[in-house]
Amino acid sequence: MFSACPPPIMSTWVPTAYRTHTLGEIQNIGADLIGQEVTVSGFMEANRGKGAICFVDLRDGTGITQIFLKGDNVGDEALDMVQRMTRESTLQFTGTVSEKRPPKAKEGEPVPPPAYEVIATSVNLIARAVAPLPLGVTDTVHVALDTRLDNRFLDLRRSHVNAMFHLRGKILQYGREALIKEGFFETHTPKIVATATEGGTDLFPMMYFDTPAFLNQSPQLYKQLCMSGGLERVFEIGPAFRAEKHDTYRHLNEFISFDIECSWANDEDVMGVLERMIHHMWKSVAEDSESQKHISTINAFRATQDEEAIEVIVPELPFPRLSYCDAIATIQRKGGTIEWGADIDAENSDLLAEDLPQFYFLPRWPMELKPFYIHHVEGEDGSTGRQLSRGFDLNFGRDELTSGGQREHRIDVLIENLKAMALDPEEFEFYVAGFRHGVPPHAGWGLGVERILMKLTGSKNVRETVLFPRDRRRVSP
RNA sequence: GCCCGCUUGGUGUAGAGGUUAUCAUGCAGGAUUGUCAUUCCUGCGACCCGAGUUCAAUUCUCGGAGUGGGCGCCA
Repeated sequence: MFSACPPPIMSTWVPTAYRTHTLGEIQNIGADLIGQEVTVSGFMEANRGKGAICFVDLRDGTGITQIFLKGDNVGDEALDMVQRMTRESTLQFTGTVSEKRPPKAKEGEPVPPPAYEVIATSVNLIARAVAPLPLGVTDTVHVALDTRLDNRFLDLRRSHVNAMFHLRGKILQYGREALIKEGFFETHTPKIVATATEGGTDLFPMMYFDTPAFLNQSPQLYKQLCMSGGLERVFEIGPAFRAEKHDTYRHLNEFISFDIECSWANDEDVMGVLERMIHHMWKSVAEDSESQKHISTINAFRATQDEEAIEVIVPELPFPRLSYCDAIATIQRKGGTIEWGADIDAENSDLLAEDLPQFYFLPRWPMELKPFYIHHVEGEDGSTGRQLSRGFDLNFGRDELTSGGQREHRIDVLIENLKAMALDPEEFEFYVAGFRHGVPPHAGWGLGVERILMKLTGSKNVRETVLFPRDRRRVSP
């Protein structure tokens, strides 16, 4: 059986109708609770003992505590009920906190730190779990991702999965902290829209009353209108929808996009915002004891699967920058096949990742590979005479995490760009209108939350980092 | 959209044209135990669906469904 304790509790848990203390508290401050009556609730991870006594490993969101039951204390009927109870059943116990008897120490082995248990005086069955479980919460046998996602509610009870989602919350928290500190504030743009963001066909159509509409693929155009509105520094963490029929470890049809838009700034300015934010995320995970405990929990599980431990390497600032032109030259030098003007495919990304296994920027893409709203690089047309842009990507090894850039704020150039990319400015009137009265020069980016989390937690598939992923085949649960 | 794989107890797997279908985990019962990765004993539980080839198909062929991976595209 595999089990790992949740991290130490830093926050204050107020007693509720169903418990006076959390199980984490009993482990953390057990010495102060000895002799005190407590009521605790949780899932029964395991029970031992078929005779006159019984031990229950009870788990809640904060920790695991052993409950000790004796027929003399709880009555034979209750003892029998607990002994016959199925794994993962929901139970409530009232009893007295006591120091656990230490395990028989083997010769030469260090004595473990004191631990605490609850000597039960009464038991309340809240829900019996149906057996067998569709997947074992504490089993070390491998479980296929599809089985896990079909039974996600149980999969989430597994300690390393639980830890992953806590880290997801932490990463978003650290991201918000970093941006707020730099004067950004959180906002929201509509997810139901009338026009394609970038003119593509990869949108989910829907009916908005009697009008055809779409689920938005990106907050891009709306966050730019925020700049026109003088909001200057905004960020948004929200869903984006793409109807592309891809089926890879790094794509979802609904994902969370972490976006910023910043006025009076160019591409290099917002690359700075991005690398400082990521640095803060990684540094915080490395320094926060709760986050570290989550990483340890994940690593403890990985050890049972013969997988290498994940390590949070705080990246140095500034991140490496490899311009598009230099990237092409590097790929060609390494024997890859690519022409200037082509997108960098997965195989060629692997070549770049040989030297840049962690975070690195890829700035200055050819204009023709970037969307209409990206700004040209003035007076610079690249080594081949073709127009460079102020668009950039942020990669982690082979994978793209972010794309961003300085935006085109001049309405005449914007309209030219739309036409050059075979888009009708009329259809983008709601957007173009925002430029008629002047827009500050501005820049921004969009970061894939699932992708960065995949890199932090060593997940092999973005689906692992989403509670209920939406992919080509899965729309339920 | 293209290419390649896979489908065996609840879960994860091994395997072969005729086997008592392997192992782990789990589940049930029992013995022991203030246990703590308990240990020991006994038992339970499976070949995706359809058609074909064959004396015989879970195994081979075809089709379907489901699923995993790679690519394109992207975050």
